[in-house]
Amino acid sequence: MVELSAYQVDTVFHALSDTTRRHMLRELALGERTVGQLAEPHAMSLAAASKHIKVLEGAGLVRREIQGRTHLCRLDPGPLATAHQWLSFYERFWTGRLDALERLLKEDDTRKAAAEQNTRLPPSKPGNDA
Amino acid sequence: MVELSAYQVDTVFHALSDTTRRHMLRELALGERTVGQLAEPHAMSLAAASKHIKVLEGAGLVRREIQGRTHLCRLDPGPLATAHQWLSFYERFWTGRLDALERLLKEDDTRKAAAEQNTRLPPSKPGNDA
DNA sequence: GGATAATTCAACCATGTGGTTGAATGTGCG
DNA sequence: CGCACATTCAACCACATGGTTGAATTATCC
Repeated sequence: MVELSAYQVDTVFHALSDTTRRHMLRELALGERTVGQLAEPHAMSLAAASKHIKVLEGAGLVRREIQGRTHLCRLDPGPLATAHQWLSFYERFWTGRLDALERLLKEDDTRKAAAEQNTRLPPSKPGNDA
Repeated sequence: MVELSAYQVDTVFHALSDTTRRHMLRELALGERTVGQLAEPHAMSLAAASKHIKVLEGAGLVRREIQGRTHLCRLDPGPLATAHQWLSFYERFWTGRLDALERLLKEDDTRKAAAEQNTRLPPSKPGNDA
């Protein structure tokens, strides 16, 4: 639940935007894996898989422990929690739950203001991006 | 909560991996906006902003309604819900909640199998990727 | 020490991304 | 009609991405 910068959110979502990397994460959810083990199921060179792992590492999603000549990887769920939390902001939209205040803000204030005078809205109300 | 293909998950997470686009989403959470309104706060050309909006549209996050010469955009939270749900699979990791069965599976089965015989684990147990 | 195993590094390539600019498209307005 | 507005299109550019291959690095085993 650590607060992440916009840049860090970029890297996390980018890391998640690739099937191979998501697959590796699910693998790591089952337990620690070496680079070779993570690479094996994917039809690509070890070097390519290694790069993917580095992307995950760069996003803070994977921690690596070097043990002799093998590198043990394990999942770090922290950034996933942050991403999850980030998405939660929009939960009320898909659940349709808007309380009275929000409905007022949205339909009365915002919509009319935007329509009538092309107003720029109050600078970035909720969760300042990141 | 619609089930998305792996490719669609790719596009949703990719759409979310850019600060400009996340900013636009938050703007759209406040209400409908035209392309020009979405573009305005960002230091880039209209054409560039238009491309960003098209990425969001391609990910299914934005629906566009053409009204005369202006294009009205509104948020479609469906894919966000799916992404949120996707991340929920990992919730137990950051909450630390592992029930007995899972702990058994993880520490006994998986870890030993991997260590002893470099086994490939049961083919992709949870949520088949997408 | 020397072979082999696990992984990375470096160079390279094709393609995608995010931005630019200038012209095109289509709509509204006097 | 003719101009101005909202938006896209097309061509272009710099740089990132995802992949390759072959050599380098480091550790283990005999």
